[in-house]
Amino acid sequence: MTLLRDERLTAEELVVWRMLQRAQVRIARHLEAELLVAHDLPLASYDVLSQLAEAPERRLRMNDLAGRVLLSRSGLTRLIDRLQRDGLVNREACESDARGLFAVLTDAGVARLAEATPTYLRGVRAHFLDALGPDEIGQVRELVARLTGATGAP
Amino acid sequence: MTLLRDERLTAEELVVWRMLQRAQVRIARHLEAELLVAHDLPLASYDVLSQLAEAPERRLRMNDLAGRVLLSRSGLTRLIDRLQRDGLVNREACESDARGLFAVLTDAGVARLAEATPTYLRGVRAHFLDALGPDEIGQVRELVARLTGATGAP
DNA sequence: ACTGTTTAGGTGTGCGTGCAACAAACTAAG
DNA sequence: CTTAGTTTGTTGCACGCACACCTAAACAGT
Repeated sequence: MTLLRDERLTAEELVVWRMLQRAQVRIARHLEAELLVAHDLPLASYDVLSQLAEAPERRLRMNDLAGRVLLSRSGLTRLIDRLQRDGLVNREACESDARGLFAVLTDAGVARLAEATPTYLRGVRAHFLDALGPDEIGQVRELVARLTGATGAP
Repeated sequence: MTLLRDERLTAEELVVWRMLQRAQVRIARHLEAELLVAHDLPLASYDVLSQLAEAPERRLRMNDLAGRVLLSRSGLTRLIDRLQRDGLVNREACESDARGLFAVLTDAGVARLAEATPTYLRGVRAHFLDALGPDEIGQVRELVARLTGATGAP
């Protein structure tokens, strides 16, 4: 009977997981669509730009950056290629390690990020946060902290 | 000063959103990897199979199915192509509407789903639920219900 | 120094997806 | 019945990603 209870519990939890997954995908799509029409900037690019903006000296090693934006190294290579082509990011060599490269946010990149950020924040607020009470945000963050701690790095 | 508080709140909320996003992506990847190595079944395929299994008569119109698995119609067309090639799903015409097609789960599809489901459930449990207390699951579900209600269909 | 191992980043290739355009079938108005 | 408009599913195309492999540089032990 504990077996039965466990299975019923699993079915219940399963629904939660699926809902969360669907909600996440939907929100991300709304966000990407809005960023795309308003600033011609994919969500992944926005992520990279904002990660760089928060980093010291606006620069990050390719590998570190790939980890932060949850992208494969090869995927990041191409993404940085595009951003560099658009003048938003530059590659700069690392002095202490000749095989290292920094992705550096350019002034144009800063400007573009600043331009897109209101859209991004408005989107997050509209699609995600306005559905939550302020206290629930704390709960979610705590919850997610456990998630990230429990899963570890892939 | 209210302005200041709002901005700080936004920064706080932003962190939550990002963490949730990252956690979601990571968990989905773990799940997909496990399904792939154990049953050679991508996560999207598993989603389709389980949606069909839950549907009456194990069949769903392409359009409906596309909506449920959060895929574009064209994307679903190709995915069903693959599943049909593997014998897990069949296409059947709709009598009342000659331009409609049903995706129908085959017996092999049922078997494959049954085979993969333990892996899936174990994965969800390991990566998602074990990090949560049982009461938090209720909170999350309630929360996600608001999210899906607030965003509506894309 | 010298050879084997590890790490950083980039390239070739294949896969899966969405968008736009399309053909077929339903629907509605005349 | 005819014609215009809508809906359903598929196809051409391009894009973005990951995997496997490759080169160059750093590091380790002898």
